[in-house]
Amino acid sequence: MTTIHDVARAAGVSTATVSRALAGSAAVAPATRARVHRTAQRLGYVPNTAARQLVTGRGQSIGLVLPDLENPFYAAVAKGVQHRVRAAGFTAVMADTDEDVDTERTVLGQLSAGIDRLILASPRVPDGDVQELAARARVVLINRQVPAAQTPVASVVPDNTDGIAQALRHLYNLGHRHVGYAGGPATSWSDAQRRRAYQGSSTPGLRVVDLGAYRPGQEGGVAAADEAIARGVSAVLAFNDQLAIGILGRLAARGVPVPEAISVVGFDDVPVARLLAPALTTVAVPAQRIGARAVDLLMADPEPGNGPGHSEEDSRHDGDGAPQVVMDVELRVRSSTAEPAAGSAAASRVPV
Amino acid sequence: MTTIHDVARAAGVSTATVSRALAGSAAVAPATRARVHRTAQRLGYVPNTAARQLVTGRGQSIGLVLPDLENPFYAAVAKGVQHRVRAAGFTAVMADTDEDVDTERTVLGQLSAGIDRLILASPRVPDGDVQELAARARVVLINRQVPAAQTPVASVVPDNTDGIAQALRHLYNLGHRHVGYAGGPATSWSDAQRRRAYQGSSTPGLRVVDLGAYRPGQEGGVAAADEAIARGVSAVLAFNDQLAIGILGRLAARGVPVPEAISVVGFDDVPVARLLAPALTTVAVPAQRIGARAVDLLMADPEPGNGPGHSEEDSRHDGDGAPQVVMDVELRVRSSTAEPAAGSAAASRVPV
DNA sequence: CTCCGCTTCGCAAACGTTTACATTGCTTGT
DNA sequence: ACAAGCAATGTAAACGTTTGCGAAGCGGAG
Repeated sequence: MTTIHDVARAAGVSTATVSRALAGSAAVAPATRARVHRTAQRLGYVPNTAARQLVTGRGQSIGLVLPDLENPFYAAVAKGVQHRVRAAGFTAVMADTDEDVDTERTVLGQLSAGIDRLILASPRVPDGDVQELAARARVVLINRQVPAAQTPVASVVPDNTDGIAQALRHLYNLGHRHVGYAGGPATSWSDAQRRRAYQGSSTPGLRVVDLGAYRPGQEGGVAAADEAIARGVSAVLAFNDQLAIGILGRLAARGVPVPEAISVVGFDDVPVARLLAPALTTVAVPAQRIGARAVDLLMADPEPGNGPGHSEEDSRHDGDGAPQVVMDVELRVRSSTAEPAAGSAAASRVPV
Repeated sequence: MTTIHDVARAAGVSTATVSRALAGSAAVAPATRARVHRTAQRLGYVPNTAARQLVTGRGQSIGLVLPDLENPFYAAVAKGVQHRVRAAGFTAVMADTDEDVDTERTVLGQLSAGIDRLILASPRVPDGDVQELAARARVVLINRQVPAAQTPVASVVPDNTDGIAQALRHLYNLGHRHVGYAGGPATSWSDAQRRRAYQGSSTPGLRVVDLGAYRPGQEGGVAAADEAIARGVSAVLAFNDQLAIGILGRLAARGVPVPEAISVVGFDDVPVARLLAPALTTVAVPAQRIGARAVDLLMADPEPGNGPGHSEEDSRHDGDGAPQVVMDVELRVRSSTAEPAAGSAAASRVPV
């Protein structure tokens, strides 16, 4: 491996000059800068990241912690993150926690040594842990916000409230009056916010019942579907698409026609959603863009007033200036929702 | 941050002793070793990876390069890799190349500086590049093998030949005599091997035609489906599930019933395959285990004769000893395949 | 001509580890 | 009892880079 010394010797300058010339920013004569660049190129010099990190303290990599890579939503987030990170000349180290709090805590411990920039997607650890972590490293949250403490934590989340509202309105307009919410893990911030969303926006005549908390995988869908049938709802709103897909599968297995007997709405709009039978009506969340945006926040210079100002998203700076980005979502109506059957028990049983 | 010096001072020993005690392997008195461990624990000492890497030369992270994280197959591979890597106390840096050769080459250049262990999933760069890379770093291939050169390259691949054979036999037994193969990218080693598989095993009376090469995403499926219809095949075997899913979608859109008019078989068995309508018949590939196995190969001490010997897989060591692991695959028969319609043109048109 | 200020560059320290080699003290064989 | 060897630990160099500080060169102002 050719080192900075080799380049220095070949270019007839000192290592300091090479370092500065390559960094570009420092004051070095244009002539020498060009010469250094040429020789570095010629010798195929590539700086040793370990040495650089050792002296500067900052590494060139960001950490991405997410609960489940096999969930297409997080895969998309990861992809978005990955692209933006590479564009910035950085490298992304990824950790899958399997939706497990302890694993997550362990992983955070391992990563926070050595890495000073982290993106946490749907972290399950308590607020305190996140804030403590944010004190030591730059942290951006995805799918979660934590109350501003000494060190406010930046975040980017989908507009859960609006997403639930859109889904509910759609269902209501179709004629549904008795809807079940199949929730995600109790420790999930997203789930809590979505619950609050349907509790808050009480449409007169619309009853939304809690179907329980389920693991946000396809397996969780079977119990949720059974519960929905038992409770006699005419439509079910699922915490995410994975759960909705599981529900669809279970419903089909039990011979319950969708959307004739029960309508199903998901959340996320993963790529397969539109290829299912029936195609899943769901709230589209721009997963890749969320990932990319999180990287922007992580890389942004904390000092200057405001960034270039992404127009589309609502980037509210609270107090000390940790941006809380909220991304727009959009309901994609497909064929898993329809008017409830005219004489359906579920539709008629509800009190006016 | 507490350094090794802090620990040394607190424990009343030198930094060398601390280093040795923590490494465990060296000869240090049991008493002092315990004392060092305790104080390190108490001070919350965690070694600086940059410093360690600088002196040892070896980093604690492995690189994973894959073509598309949004393809559930690779997501699963990534998950498997991730777990095993973390279990080994390492960290995984991930790079998504978007199925693009140039991006891949760039990424490899960036990663190979700084990282000396790489896992390449379905790499698209020519053999030469891979071999050159293998000379500088430890490399394990997934879904590809390269001819043994000066530096043989380890690999782990699914049993493509057997997978295609199983799928074809299934189709043949069902009564299909005219099958189309919807291929993946021409630069894909897997595709080439699968093509060779159906060309090699010529069953009398079974005709397999090439439907062309497609991008292995769901979009690619529409053209492939159209081609299949135009060619009048009674069944189509897709390069992978993504393509098969796209084909299913296009067939449904054009009103062609599956499996009544055309049977469809995929490859990979991604999680959604069994939840599609109709549920996809496909060749199951143990993606997570492939990832995990690749890590094992990467970490394995190259010196000793043989590892503990994973029983189930055929780990053939060729010549110089770069293991070429072939993982068993298994056809999952679901409802996207059936006997061809009795009087179907496709079934009868074929010459005996 | 002298002195000052600016540009451009080199010197050398520092970052936190690992590890070859030196050192110490103790056991053991004779 | 003494040398030799071994076990346990300390000393210090080295890894490749960044960066504060000082030195040199040079032009212009007084």
